[in-house]
Amino acid sequence: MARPSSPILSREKIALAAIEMIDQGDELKIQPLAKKLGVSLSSLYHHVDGRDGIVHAMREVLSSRYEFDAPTGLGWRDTLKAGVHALWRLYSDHPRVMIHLLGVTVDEPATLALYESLITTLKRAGVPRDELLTTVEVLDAFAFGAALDALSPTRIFSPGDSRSEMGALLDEHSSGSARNQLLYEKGIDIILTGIAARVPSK
Amino acid sequence: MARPSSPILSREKIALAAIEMIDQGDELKIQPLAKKLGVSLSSLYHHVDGRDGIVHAMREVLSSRYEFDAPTGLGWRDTLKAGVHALWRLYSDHPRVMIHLLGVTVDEPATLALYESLITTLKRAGVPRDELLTTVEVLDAFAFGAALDALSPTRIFSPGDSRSEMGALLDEHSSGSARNQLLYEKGIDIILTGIAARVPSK
DNA sequence: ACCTGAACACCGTTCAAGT
DNA sequence: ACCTGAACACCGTTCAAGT
Repeated sequence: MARPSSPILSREKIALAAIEMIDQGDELKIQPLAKKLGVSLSSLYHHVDGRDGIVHAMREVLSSRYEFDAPTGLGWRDTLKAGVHALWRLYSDHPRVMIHLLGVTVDEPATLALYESLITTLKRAGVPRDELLTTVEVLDAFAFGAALDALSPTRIFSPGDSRSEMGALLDEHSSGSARNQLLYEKGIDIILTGIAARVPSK
Repeated sequence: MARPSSPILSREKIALAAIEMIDQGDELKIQPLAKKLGVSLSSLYHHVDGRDGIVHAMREVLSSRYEFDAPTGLGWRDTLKAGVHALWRLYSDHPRVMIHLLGVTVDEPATLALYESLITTLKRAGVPRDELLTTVEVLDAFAFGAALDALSPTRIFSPGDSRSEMGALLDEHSSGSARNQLLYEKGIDIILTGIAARVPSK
């Protein structure tokens, strides 16, 4: 087979396969990626511009899959919570992919719309104009850090020493994705409470 | 030269050179690392167990260089702030290195002592026992996320469109490391306020 | 336009040789 | 114990050939 009647590959197919690979914990390698897609190595280069091209394709695919519809009729707290939750889903569904996207500039309309929505809601909450962007960055940094936390096997680790204070606490502590989910929920509650407390209450 | 009278290399020297390389934005590659150290490729393998060994050596070096002495005589808020700041310095001085350390389990005494100190302070603040660890994880996740934020060229980016709300805000926004520092300070204030507000006041 | 196989340059790791 | 050069396997990218 040389040129097939209809294309086997596409940017999106390549990106999705790459995302799947990385989510599994494998490195992003071209040879296994081609094998996974059932084509030869060099075929990929007709659709994406090498390794970097694949990274960009992953960004495009993900930002289109995580579009956000801001809910209406809710208070600012619940609206903000929904917005940050949309970011959190994107990050925590694909923490390993996010690492590859760290250097890539965000200019997808869908993602920008989400940030705009967060800003609008913070304005509604009464956050001063010159603190709006920084506050969004705080929310984003927390969601991102919380998502990456899931990659640490056990972030805090003391081997079986349950006589120490921390050892005892660890014994009672949740683990795995339950632990990670709890951390996110708790953090968002703390941050929203913090934002509310620093704003003139209505 | 075969065996020199005193060793040229050591785990620490290799780790420090690797950290410097990664901080500069380069990939961790063995060939340039050997060149930087003035030795041949294969010499490295007498001191560290390949690439993974270098990663572990970097962890060891960094956790010993960022020891934390808890201040005394301060209120819980300032004490907590100092502890998280120690974490933040470690993360934000070497954000790129941190990415490599994500999979590596933390068991260095210095780092564990820092976490213990945070727990003690939160207890003093009145945080319930079953929320202590999760709250530490929240602080850690934020510090980590804020540090990685520095790697994004411009996290939120809309090209020159200063008629839009976000465009106008961006024009007035700080940038570079000033922006990143501001985000950390703001986030810590919000989170500390949030923790204080959720605890029975004295 | 789109796929293939072969060729090329590069990088991590191992190993026998040397002191 | 500690450094070296050579050998080996692997991976990303390019390119001429095929439809």
